[in-house]
Amino acid sequence: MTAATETTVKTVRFLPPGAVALRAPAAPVKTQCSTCHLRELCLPAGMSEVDLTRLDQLSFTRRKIKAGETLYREGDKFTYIYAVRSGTLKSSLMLSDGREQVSGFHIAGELVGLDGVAQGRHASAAMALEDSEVCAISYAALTELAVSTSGMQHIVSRMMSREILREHSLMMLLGSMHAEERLAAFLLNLSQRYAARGYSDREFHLRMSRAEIGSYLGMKLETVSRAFSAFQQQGMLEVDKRHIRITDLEELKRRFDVRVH
Amino acid sequence: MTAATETTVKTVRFLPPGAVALRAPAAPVKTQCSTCHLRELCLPAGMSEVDLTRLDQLSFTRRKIKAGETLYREGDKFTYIYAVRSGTLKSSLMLSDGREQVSGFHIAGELVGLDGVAQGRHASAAMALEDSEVCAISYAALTELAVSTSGMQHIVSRMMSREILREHSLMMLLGSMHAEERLAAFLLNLSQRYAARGYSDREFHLRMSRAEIGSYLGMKLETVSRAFSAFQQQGMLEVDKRHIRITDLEELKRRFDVRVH
DNA sequence: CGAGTAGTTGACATCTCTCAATGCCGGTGG
DNA sequence: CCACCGGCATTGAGAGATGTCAACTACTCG
Repeated sequence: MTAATETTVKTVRFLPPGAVALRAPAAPVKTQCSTCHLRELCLPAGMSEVDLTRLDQLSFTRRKIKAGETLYREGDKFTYIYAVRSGTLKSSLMLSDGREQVSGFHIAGELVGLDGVAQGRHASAAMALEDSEVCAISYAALTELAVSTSGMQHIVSRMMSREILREHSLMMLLGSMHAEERLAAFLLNLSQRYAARGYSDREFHLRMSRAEIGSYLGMKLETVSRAFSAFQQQGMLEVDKRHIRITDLEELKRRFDVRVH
Repeated sequence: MTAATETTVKTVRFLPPGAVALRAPAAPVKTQCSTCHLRELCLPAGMSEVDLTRLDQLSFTRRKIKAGETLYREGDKFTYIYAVRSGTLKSSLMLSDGREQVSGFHIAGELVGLDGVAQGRHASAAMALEDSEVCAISYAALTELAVSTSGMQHIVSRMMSREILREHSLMMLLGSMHAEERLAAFLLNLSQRYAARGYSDREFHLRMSRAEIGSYLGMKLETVSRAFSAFQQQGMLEVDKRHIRITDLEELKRRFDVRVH
């Protein structure tokens, strides 16, 4: 994880506009939740054994997406929600004048695409930041299963509510935090999610550019860069491009948490 | 609507800390969706006639809340979602150091409290900005009904997805818009919601203070005030404290929508 | 080796915040 | 009844934070 390389990212991500839109071909591999190593984190998190076996009635199509390819775009018909198996995705919203707001970064075990439920169309776009793999979960099949399986109807709503909570914290961040607090919050959040997956919480490789971080945090890339440098100077971080080592996690937490002003 | 008075608001809203926490007494009035004048906008929006009658199996407890009282606070056990019948609520999040982020203003026909589903506790607080009335909808009863009623299981998830969309636009706003754009977006959004309820889209009375608007939009109350003044000088608005008249709605839309930068 | 991209840093511009003063309004108490 | 007080809103001046623009480095790709 830590030493991951990003070999072909650049060339793939910045093809001419038309080319980028290509869908990844659906790889017809079928997958079940009960045997998945991500089951503790993903859709089935917190489900009973019984429900988990019921969930296996659905078998998910796996799909590989290369770095820079999109899973869906705003306005696309909503059919699937996606669970990230490996890699990193970003989802983003577009303003009519072209301004982009990154609304989330998603790693293994996280769900993407829930915003499509309301209107049957996706309101955001999802793109792979590195070569990635997802499970495509038919939303129709999922809700149908939820009807026949008491105790499971909560799954869908609970995961949506989690999404609401996630967005809450982003709103908090965007609405009432300063640049350095935002970056600290971002890093701590990542750190925690990596830790939950068995990776180091102090050392990781960012999959996104400074501009993407900035878009997510509501600030310009230069400000992101300066905040990284400031943390480094304050001895909390060692930064080498996208390689991050948190040398004083406690201080970072402290600074993020309180900050009365 | 337009000429509404706010007689006792102030004295009620700023009681000593302890007193504010009082719950509104539950008024044991029962209500059904099928006969509600808000059914086009509220929970049953888009439901079939058949499902609507099924929904009447649930009868909702109405509850009056006075201005300044809270419906729930962060950490409270999640039992109900609430549909606003009349009045205005705000929901807000708190940072550990006391900073508040208003996450939404809710008027008739809108739902409040969905963030509680994920963890069984409310992550935000909801407070009445004026004397208001809500329907308390048992979430357990609602999901139970959804199980037995095919075609209805979507209702809950769809309303949650709508909440996700709502938060998306707030994120967009907070993350990538300037102060005046934010205020314009806010006013246009309000205008549209009032219009959907049969009120004027050009003239209305704000129920919230400048500070609350500012907290919602991620800016200070002075900046809100200045933005109002700027719009007024530019001939788009007439502002008298909380009374707003949009004199050039088209210009306001134009300015908000494009703004290439 | 040249071109293009990502990241860092500096100088300066601009926007928003902070602090302070003022006016207005309604409620309260003398 | 009226003076006063507190909360809300507006406005100005100056401070501080972030954005903008530009230069430079490092790296990768062709």
